[in-house]
Amino acid sequence: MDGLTINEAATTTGWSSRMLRYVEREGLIAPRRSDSGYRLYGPEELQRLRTLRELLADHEVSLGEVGFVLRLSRDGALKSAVDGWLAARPRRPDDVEASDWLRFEQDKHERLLAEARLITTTH
Amino acid sequence: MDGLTINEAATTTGWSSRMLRYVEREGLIAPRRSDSGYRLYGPEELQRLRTLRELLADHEVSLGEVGFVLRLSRDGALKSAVDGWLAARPRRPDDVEASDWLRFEQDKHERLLAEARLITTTH
DNA sequence: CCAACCTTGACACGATCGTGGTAAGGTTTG
DNA sequence: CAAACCTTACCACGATCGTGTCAAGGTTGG
Repeated sequence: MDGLTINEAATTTGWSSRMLRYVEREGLIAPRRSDSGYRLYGPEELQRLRTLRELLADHEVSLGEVGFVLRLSRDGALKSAVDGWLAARPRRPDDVEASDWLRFEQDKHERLLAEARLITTTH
Repeated sequence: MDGLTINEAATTTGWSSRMLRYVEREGLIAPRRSDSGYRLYGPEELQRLRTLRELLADHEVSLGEVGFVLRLSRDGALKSAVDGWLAARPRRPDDVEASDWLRFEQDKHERLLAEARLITTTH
């Protein structure tokens, strides 16, 4: 058996074995398995576990948040959706490609806005 | 007063006023304030609130996760740290683009199937 | 002036997260 | 074969998330 078993990996990386399984379920580090299903951590996984630990300690970041960025990097549609939403951040409409759509939406909602006033105004 | 107050904005966007304050504390949408401190939502904020709602509904994404990506986009050091960690990931699949992801999933399924056989075959 | 808004702050409560532990059972190895 | 590992699955428990509601007080507008 080449590769460390889970408790060995835990002691050399500073994680608990419980957390190594959690990290795996979070999609972050999945070591290969032996024929009988034992997790086998190679040098690469061990290194990544250490740097992951550093990452979480240095910045105020959670496992789940790193997992989410990983998910983004795999799901291109999701990434575009989120990035797209962020890209439309409040700024002045000098932006060429977005501006047409934005103007259209603004016009549309100017009317809705007026309607909303009528509806929500209680008198 | 130009712009909708919080309850008007709530009824036109589908959020509750409570959640609009929460969204604001999450750093996602901060409307400007009137002289007396009232939140005033303009067409742009209203539109963003609607698309945000869509984003959360369409994909399985939480407010906090979108907030984290926003935080990444503002904290370059954090973004490089996270991206850097992800970039060093073990490349089972030929990296990066979406079509490869499918292949990766198929490989993964095969692996899990093999494991399942090992586990459930009792001998 | 008063009703109907708005503000912040707090309490509440189920759901999920992060983490540990334990149980039931298979594997490895001295 | 027995000790010491490993596996998955479950219970637990404080912390945080998502959301509502209520209280105390300021603002607005007829």
